[in-house]
Amino acid sequence: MNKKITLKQLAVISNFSVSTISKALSDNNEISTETKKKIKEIAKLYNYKPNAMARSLKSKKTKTIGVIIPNILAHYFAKVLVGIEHEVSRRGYNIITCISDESYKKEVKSIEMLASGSVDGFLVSLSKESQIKNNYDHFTTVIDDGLPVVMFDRTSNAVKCDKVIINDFEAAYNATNALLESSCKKIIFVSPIGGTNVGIERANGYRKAINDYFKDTVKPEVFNFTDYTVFTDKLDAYLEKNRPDGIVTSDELSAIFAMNLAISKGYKIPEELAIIGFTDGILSRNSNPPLTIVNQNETELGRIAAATLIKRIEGKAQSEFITHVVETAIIFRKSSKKIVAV
Amino acid sequence: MNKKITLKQLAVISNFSVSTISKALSDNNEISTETKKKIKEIAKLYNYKPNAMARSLKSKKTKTIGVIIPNILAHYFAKVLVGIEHEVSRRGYNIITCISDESYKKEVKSIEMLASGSVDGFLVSLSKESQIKNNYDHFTTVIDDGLPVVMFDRTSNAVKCDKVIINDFEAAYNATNALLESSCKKIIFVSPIGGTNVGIERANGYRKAINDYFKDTVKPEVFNFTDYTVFTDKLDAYLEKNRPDGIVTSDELSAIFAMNLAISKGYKIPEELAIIGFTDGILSRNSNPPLTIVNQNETELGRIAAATLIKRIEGKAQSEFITHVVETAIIFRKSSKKIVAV
DNA sequence: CTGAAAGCGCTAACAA
DNA sequence: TTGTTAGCGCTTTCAG
Repeated sequence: MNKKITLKQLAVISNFSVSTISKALSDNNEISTETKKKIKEIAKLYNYKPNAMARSLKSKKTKTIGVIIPNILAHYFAKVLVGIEHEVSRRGYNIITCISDESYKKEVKSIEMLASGSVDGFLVSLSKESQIKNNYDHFTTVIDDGLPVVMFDRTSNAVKCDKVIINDFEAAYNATNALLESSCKKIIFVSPIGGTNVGIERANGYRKAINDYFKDTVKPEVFNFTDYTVFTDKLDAYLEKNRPDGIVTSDELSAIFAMNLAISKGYKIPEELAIIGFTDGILSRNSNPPLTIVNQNETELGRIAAATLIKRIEGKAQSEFITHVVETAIIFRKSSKKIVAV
Repeated sequence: MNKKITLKQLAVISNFSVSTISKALSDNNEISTETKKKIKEIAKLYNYKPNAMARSLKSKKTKTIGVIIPNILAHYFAKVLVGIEHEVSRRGYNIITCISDESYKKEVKSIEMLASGSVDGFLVSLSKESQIKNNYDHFTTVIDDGLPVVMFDRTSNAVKCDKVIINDFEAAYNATNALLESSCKKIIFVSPIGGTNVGIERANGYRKAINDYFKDTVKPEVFNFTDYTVFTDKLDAYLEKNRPDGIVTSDELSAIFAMNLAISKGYKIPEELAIIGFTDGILSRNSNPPLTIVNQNETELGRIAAATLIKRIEGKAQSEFITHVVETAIIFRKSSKKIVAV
């Protein structure tokens, strides 16, 4: 056990003072080239690494970022995390990751835990529960304390901060339209995230598309759910009684669920039932048939969110908060039909 | 911007000394109940939160753990991470997550970055490149520095530390056997992690099962690959020329790939080709047909790894290193046939 | 060009 | 029971 060496010990060894060594190692030009060289050699020899905590205490910068996401098992968040991690580590930062599990309480606990000097700022996507409770005091508190927050995906207007999102309304509108243009006549919307701003916006985009297309003669049908078993039963019953020919979902997994259920009930995909979901994940690329989806550029979004936060942390951001809207695009695969030229 | 309040400021406000306040807040019984109450009230009023960095500097404990994983997009690691996160946050710790992207260099960089006082220990699953290079000096260095390491899944005998693994050999042996017992006669093994100890062990388990069953009259066939496009071509050609009736894979994704490819080539699953993979992830449960897999209890494994590390950090572990072997079990689904009673 | 000393916010041994 | 003081490891004035 080769305990870490400190500046002080290096001082004894080298016969220089602590401050000289500190300066030498940070290439301060108060120090002669000669001495610098000597000191650097000794430092290398003893494998000196400045203690991160001491440095943080002094500088009030931790070079670490708190990331709070609802659920790492959803491929969407995993991909965003990859983008965040890349950008952050490129810039010499680290991330402390907390999973809120969609719980308000865990979210608050994580924030509080990290807000007392552990991180320089936060990257967060709101938990479902927080959005339903509509309580974001924990965020305004840390922002007041001087810790910047950047929200992505699930955001709230109640919190004044930078945001990185997609245009959920438009994306869902376009997704629905894609099915309409491939001559679907009876399209339903399915969502496990009804309580979130994202879910609400996407549902509205779907509604608008239906209303625009059918001039309000057809009623949009939105299925919100939280429990997959309940959802399966409900959708099963629906498919039994009705013959929808299109499903738009607000995420990836429920699209796969819906598709598998429909297949098991004998629906031909996409001829009798076309499906489009959100997130270009591992599921949609490998389902059978592969799923048509709205690509949200998750990794890019993560990267932008991280860059935005770091800019803010380092004081290089403009004073007004910005909302960055990431482009989306539909990736057509076999779960939907060709679009019919009008 | 309501800058954080410090003990010193609290001292001025309350007319107590810094140390009295510190003791009072930590319920030290040197302090009278009366004073404690007063101080706690003031602290609450001003929303005092002790600075984590200062505390760490003093105590030499950061209450954070460095987690280094090869790839968060593999469902396996995401599930392990969930287990780690749960256990760790239950115990008042945080995790700094680094993704090595299977790169030796990134792994080394992450370790070095965190080893200088940022974390109390490491939880790691080795990158493919490190295993191929067979270079683990970065780990022995930090261990020598007094930072405990717990390795999970991808481990190495060259590093003396606690480990949490499954019995890869046995699990693959059993998986192969399951296909044999369902009367498969020509089983191949497919693996994208050939370079890792895990991949090697699993391949060996497969080989042993084949050799045992056929008394060495049938040659095991192992397909290692790194690139999915190359793999697809290779497997495609193979399926064209040969008629395997069983595939064992060392992971989840390649099983899905293989299955989809086989289906597209007209194979009936499982009648003509049975498939079994590793990891009970989102893919295998939602594929069509659902995939028979070896459940590795990923989340439990993560939990155990975290608990083991924390025990070691807090000095509550026995001096010898332990290797915890997590149970596995085959979950039978539609990609494999019923086992025929002998 | 080099070093002494203060101080980041906290804890804890020692004094009072 | 409370306060004084030293010190964790580092950076950074300010003196020399």
